[in-house]
Amino acid sequence: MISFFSKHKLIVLYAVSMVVLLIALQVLKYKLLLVNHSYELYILGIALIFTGLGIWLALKLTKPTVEIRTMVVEKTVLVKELSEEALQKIEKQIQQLGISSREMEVLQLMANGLSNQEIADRLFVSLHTIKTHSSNLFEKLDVKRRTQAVEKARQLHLIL
Amino acid sequence: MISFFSKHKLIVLYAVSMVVLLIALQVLKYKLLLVNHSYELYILGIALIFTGLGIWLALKLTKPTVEIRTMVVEKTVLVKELSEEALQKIEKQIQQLGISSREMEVLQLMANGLSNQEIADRLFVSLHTIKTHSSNLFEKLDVKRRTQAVEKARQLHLIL
DNA sequence: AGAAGTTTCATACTTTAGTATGAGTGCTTT
DNA sequence: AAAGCACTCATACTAAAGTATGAAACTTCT
Repeated sequence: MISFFSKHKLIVLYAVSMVVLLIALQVLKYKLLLVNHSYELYILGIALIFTGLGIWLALKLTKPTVEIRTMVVEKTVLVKELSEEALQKIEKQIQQLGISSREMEVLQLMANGLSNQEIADRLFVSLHTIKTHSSNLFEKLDVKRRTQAVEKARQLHLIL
Repeated sequence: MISFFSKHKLIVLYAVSMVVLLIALQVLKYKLLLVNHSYELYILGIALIFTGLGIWLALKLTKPTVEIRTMVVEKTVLVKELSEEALQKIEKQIQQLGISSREMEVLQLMANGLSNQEIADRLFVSLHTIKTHSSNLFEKLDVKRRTQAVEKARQLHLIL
């Protein structure tokens, strides 16, 4: 419906400009006719001008082709066996985020509901170390709290 | 040479057809001139023909304009479709654990990584209330921390 | 109407989590 | 050898989380 309107508009515009041009050329004709072989030039001029008009018209009238790009957002994909491909994707993502292996360990234990002290005990390091790791982890995951970190990691399929 | 031809094929074609048309019209001119007011019709004919040519030329030469529309498709891959039966089981389990609806709300928001203060703000209650709820919740789930609560709730399929 | 449970709010307190900053060790890359 | 990174530990702090206890307002069920 909208394209119909715009088409009409242009056609009217075209008709008007055509009339104007014809009149203008009609006037010019008498002067040019005095010159030798000017009639051919006159026709040529008309041809060129209306070719130009046609081109302009065509460019205006053509609808842009619509290319639809689909962006697929995967929601919850729980697969029993993780494919090699999927694992590589996860690896790549972890690397992109700059998360180290130790930080991943901490993240996993966090997701299991362990406290920092419990994580420290399990990994045989001090509580301070775990705090450092988790702080760095939060920054890399762009979160503020451990619960957020777990949630985000789950969304990114960093952990299952 | 070949590429030159293929590239400028249309222009050459156009030039040729223009010459042909001009000659043809030149011939026709003398016949039409006999008719009254035919000169104007002649000009009109030229105008229309070359407009058509222009349009054709433009359509052939221009690459179609591409409008890109991005469409977001949410692809939900369900592992198991939650049946009515399964939902009833979950309901039953929640009742057995004695978890109230408000506590479930808090649990869900906890799982989303919100802090107690954020939960309080979202539910329009005080921080104290949320602390009470979460404490009661921990006791019912037999856990000590919110991260454990989330993990356990996930295992029990109380949340997805 | 009274009992029971839910929801709400509060105080006071302890514990855990998280930040900022600095620094030492070991391993790898240049 | 020097630079960079991961891992470790530490101090000193602030911010949340969680506990214990009590209580008021409300709904629901008997």
